[in-house]
Amino acid sequence: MGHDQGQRSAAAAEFAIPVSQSLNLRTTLGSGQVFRWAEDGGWHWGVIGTHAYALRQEVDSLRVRTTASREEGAEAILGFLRWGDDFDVVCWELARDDPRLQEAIECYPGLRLLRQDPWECLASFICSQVSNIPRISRNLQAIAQTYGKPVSLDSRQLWRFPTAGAVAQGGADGLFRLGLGFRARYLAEAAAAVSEGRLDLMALRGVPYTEAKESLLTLKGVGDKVADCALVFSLDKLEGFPLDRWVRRALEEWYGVSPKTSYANALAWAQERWGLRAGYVQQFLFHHRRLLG
DNA sequence: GGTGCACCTGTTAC
DNA sequence: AGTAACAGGTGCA
Repeated sequence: MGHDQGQRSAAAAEFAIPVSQSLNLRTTLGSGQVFRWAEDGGWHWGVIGTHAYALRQEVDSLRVRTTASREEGAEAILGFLRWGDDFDVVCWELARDDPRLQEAIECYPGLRLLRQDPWECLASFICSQVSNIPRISRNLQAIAQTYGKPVSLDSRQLWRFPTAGAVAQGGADGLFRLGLGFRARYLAEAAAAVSEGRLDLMALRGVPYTEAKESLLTLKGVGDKVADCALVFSLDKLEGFPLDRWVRRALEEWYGVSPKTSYANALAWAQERWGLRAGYVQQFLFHHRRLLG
């Protein structure tokens, strides 16, 4: 690790991981959980932690090229894809008594939740508010190229997401110049809180949902929805239920939930119904409803 | 606790 | 072409 500054093109490790449960990499990486992965020539390019990865889905395996060692790379990918979740059982249970959900699940087999780096995930969803996926991707890439470090894989240059400290140093002005608009001061504030240790994101993985959410909500610019995204997509709180326009529409149209139901009540309703699988349900509802237009 | 509005700035819809 | 509504929300009166 330490000596690799990512400036030069290190020899890539290549290996395959056998795939024995449902996985659709394209759907998963394109489902709006992450914003900096790109597909090119059948390979998905991205950064996990400090290393670059190219992933290609084959019939019964996942082919991997990475700047990491084989061991470190395999562990990072299996963590990222939540390989420990028995995804097929989750889907079977969800679809069993729910025709709507059964339909959504059948439309997108292999759509998995990811387990992201908490800081990049929080930053991503702070950027996401009242925005759209192309712009979010542009903003995050600009942040990575301005404050992050490059890492090369197979003569392709990718960018690590910068530390909270690096983002904090650039400040709100720096982020505003990158086109974040009113989100700039929110992200700068979050970066400061994280880099100064006022908010210990990693520690939130070991804390109950409600308590972890309270911590996130102390940040200006982080409300219920952004907090739930960080909780589900990076902090192992699968009972979270990010409620955005699309999911709200799905709840209204498919479950008769009144449009004026408060966030708190809709969340309680979803958690009552789906419990620790609420996060997975949200992802299927979001993806399905969004693609319907 | 709820309601209504402003907020940066690309896209998209007429 | 020009203009307005809208976009993975949130803070504040």
